[in-house]
Amino acid sequence: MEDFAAVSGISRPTLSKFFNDPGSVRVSTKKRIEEALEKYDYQPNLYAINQNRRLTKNIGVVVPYLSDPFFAKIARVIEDNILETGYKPVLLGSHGRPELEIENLENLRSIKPAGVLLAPLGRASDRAHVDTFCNDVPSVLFDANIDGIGAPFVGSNNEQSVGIMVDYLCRTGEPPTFFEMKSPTNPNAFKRRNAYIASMEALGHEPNLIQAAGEGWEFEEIGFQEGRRVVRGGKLPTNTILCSNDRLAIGFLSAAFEEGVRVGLEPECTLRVAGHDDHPFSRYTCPTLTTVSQDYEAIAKRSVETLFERIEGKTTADSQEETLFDGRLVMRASA
Amino acid sequence: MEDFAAVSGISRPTLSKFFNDPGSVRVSTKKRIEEALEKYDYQPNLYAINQNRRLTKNIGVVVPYLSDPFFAKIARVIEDNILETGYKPVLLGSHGRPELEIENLENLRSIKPAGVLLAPLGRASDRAHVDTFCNDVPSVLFDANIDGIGAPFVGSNNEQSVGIMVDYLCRTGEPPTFFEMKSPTNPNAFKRRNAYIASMEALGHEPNLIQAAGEGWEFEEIGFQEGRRVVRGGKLPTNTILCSNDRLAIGFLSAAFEEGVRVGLEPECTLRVAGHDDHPFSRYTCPTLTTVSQDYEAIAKRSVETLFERIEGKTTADSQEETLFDGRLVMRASA
DNA sequence: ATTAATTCTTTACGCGAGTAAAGTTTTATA
DNA sequence: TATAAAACTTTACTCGCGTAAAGAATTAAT
Repeated sequence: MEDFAAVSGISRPTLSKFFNDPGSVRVSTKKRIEEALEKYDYQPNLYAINQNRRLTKNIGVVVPYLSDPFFAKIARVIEDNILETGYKPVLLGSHGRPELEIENLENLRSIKPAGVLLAPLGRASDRAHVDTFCNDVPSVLFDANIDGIGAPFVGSNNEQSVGIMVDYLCRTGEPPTFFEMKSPTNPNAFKRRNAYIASMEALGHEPNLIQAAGEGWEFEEIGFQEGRRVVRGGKLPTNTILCSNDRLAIGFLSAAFEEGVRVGLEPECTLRVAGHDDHPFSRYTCPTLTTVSQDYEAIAKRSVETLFERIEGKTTADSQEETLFDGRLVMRASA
Repeated sequence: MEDFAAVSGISRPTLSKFFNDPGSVRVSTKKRIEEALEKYDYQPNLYAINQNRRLTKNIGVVVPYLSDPFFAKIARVIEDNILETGYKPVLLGSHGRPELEIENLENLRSIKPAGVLLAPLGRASDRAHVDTFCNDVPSVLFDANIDGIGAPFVGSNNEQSVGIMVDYLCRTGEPPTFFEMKSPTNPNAFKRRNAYIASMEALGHEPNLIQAAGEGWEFEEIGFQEGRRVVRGGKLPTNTILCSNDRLAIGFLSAAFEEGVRVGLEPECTLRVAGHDDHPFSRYTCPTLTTVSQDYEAIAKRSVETLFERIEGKTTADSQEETLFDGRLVMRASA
């Protein structure tokens, strides 16, 4: 940088200022620097920069599973939102493992990020560890909330989204039976279960739950196995299934197909199946999956905004507000 | 670190050595350090460390699309392999955009990584830029090769994998028609096309190509649209379709289902569809997709090994060897 | 026990920036 | 045009660690 200062005819401190925020220098000097930059193509050393900065311009983004298209999608939108602010997103996936989630957070710590956006594993997360982390580093939780953590939360309004789906299903056919995992890892699952029960009761129907055994994140497989069992058993309370999420529904549909059960709205169909999330693949299932779309854009945008409010100290650390976005019914062929 | 040296009773240079490679100090001192570490939990500053190291312990991994389950899968396996070596993987996705691919590489440069594993976009990649990068930084290409780049390549043996699939299909029914994109971004697509043609001719059959219009990485949609057109048109050369990749096949199957065309091996089916890659979702399509599995583990492992050979200077920079792994036929219900 | 080979400690400098302070030049305001 | 404000230059120190060199302490080999 010393050398570049010499050849460009601009003092090193000014250059330093420029690289931190190009807008903080006079337009004329900014132009001179940019011209010199073209000519000598110098690039400040990332490590030296960050060594002396209290906070870097990095923002960590941690999700449970990077290979889950749902998280991949929301992570991508969040990435875009962060880039627009001039910060650099650092994506990390926890592969569904609590140890890795913690390790990711610790690694982020050593990067001294300006803030962190965390979609926690949920039930499996090390609550205490996440909590201390959120107290040390400006953080915002998204997708899944952990109660009692000192960080704002941005996510979907499961009451509303499950509500409109139950409404829709009841209006157009038999009331749905809820298909879920017995002991879900994801906190949203519990909210959806409760929302289902509440909606059903509000409409004067009796709630029915089918709870699949199985742990982990292999939702399609669990949906498939339990779906096959259920379809074979043939003793469904109603002819309509509402799955707790699309991945379960994808497995369920696959099982139904294999068992020769026709799913959909056509007269010859004996079953209706709906999902939740508008998973990228739900557009291509057979039949295409009726589901509730989460407002990815809004969630991503608000998460980033909320994080920057925390970073800039506009909100107090203990303000634990919760922002929920409504879902949108996506009507397709399966229900 | 100075402070930690004081309280732990070990000199700073020795500590420095320890953190670089815990095995490089005497076991007795290693133990003493670890005990002190428990007690005072000190963590060296990442930026200060890397500022003075010529090469960091980071390894960049760049793939075209992190949200594509195929890349997510192979990236994950590669991650594991890197972690085993004590290095730190840094995952980056290019979102299918050549500018972002270049930006990712430039960002990696400023991180001074020990090496980079790159799955290039392919045809869209900025060949010259990638080439200079590979000359500056020890790199290995995987998944997709770019001819004339000075870096080793590790990938699938498309000749073999398409070959066994064509063999299988011809042996068990009508010879396949090849379904692909007219102008694919991915270099593998060309190899598969040629492999298909060669295999068909070797078996004495006439090759037939269906080439879908459309650009970009929305393969399912392209497969769906063109699949519907083809199925509706009804003038297929044979009753068997071999798709250039699983994502096209997933779209195709969805279209076939919607059009009421039964796909599979059962007597009532009028069409067979096969794919390529053993995409994570191919297990759950309707019917389940017969495909060729790439040897993810082997490709990941060898990629990492090859990279370390380059890093350690065992291979010359211009050695441009190519390692290909055979695919494995995965017989399911669709063909 | 003696010698040689390892491993540590001490001391000291370097990396590439951030940043503070004081003085100088440029630009905006009156 | 005078004056104040803003932006810049100079100088100098800091950050936290890598690393080299020389000598002291420990361990292994004879």
